[in-house]
Amino acid sequence: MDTEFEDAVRILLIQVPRGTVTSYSQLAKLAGYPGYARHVGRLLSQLPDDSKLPWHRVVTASREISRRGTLAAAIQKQLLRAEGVALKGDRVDPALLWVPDWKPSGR
DNA sequence: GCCTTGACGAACG
DNA sequence: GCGTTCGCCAAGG
Repeated sequence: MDTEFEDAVRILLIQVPRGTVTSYSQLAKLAGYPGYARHVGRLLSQLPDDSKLPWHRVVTASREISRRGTLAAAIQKQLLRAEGVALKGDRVDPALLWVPDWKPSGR
């Protein structure tokens, strides 16, 4: 609530269903701040432990686990796998990406 | 006020 | 597919 940005990202993150993942840039864009991918990462890094936000469902644009700051990388993989997310090494299955407003009849 | 770092991304070669 | 470079904005030193 300090800023609209972190509030928007927070809400979006909560809307991410279990078993799916999203990317920093995607969250930033959906939050209304395209190009703020780094801000998302910074925000998550400052998230308190009592935050019920599924930060572990956030991966890079390459669907890889965070490389910078190896602090939570191992935990993230563990949590994702616990949710049924298929991990290909340090990469997440592209089919498990969270798509807001997914149109199965489209494309 | 300037420089470096940071849970990043996209473009190039 | 991989390594490098530039761009992005913000916080910390």
